[in-house]
Amino acid sequence: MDAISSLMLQEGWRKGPWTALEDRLLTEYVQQYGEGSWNSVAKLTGLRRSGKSCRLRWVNYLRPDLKRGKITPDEETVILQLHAMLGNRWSAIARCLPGRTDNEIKNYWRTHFKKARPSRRAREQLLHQYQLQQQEQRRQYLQSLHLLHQHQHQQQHLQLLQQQSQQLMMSQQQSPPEPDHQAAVMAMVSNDDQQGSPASTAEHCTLPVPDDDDALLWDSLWKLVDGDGCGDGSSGGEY
DNA sequence: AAATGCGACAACCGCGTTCCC
DNA sequence: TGGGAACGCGGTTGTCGCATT
Repeated sequence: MDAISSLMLQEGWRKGPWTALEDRLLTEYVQQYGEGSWNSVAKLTGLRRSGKSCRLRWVNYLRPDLKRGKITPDEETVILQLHAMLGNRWSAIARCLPGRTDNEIKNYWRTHFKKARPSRRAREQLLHQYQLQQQEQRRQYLQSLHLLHQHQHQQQHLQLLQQQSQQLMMSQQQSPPEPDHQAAVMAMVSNDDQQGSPASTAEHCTLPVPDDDDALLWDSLWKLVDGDGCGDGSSGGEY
């Protein structure tokens, strides 16, 4: 125990499991002042807990958006895939599983998978599975880009036709087509442009979406997998 | 029924990073 | 720009409940 911790205990700071009253005080504090400034919780609520402890309790247990209950098979698959890719970057993994905390995922991993380390073949399969997913994502993205270009091309063609008909009508002393329609179509295109981007559908997830340059990254990953199996497993430390 | 083992999860600790003065 | 405070992260430990012996 360090000097600060022992000093805090001497001054009556609590440690260990949280009581219902402490939870209520902390929840009320966050409702009133928002998240952050954890060190001021004790001053403002009378709670005898360190800011660090308060933050942890809120983030891992009291936050209203937390998902309760068991990890689902789908979530387990995501955890396995991301861990195969990212290693023990629990917070990064947690960001891709809304409602789950890094602590929860870390505990789950250690309980379920730490001892039974997946075989090298299994890990290769997981990586391969993820790679296929990314390829499919990229294919869909390129397809949507292609469709968008087609759409824009059609719009240009339409505009050209409209211009030509307009010129024709002007030459014939007639009124031009309604500009509202044209504006509406253009608005649709620009709207599609914003909504159609795959990147916008995964804002909460900070995983990199592979691009052409990611071949290098994957090369490195495969090398890691290959290199991993040559030793006795003692290099990892985690397992 | 008591002792023991073990899984699950909450909480703590140390350290690195970021922020602010 | 340097230093301290605050924050965030990953590793570790503690505790509880259930199953097994």
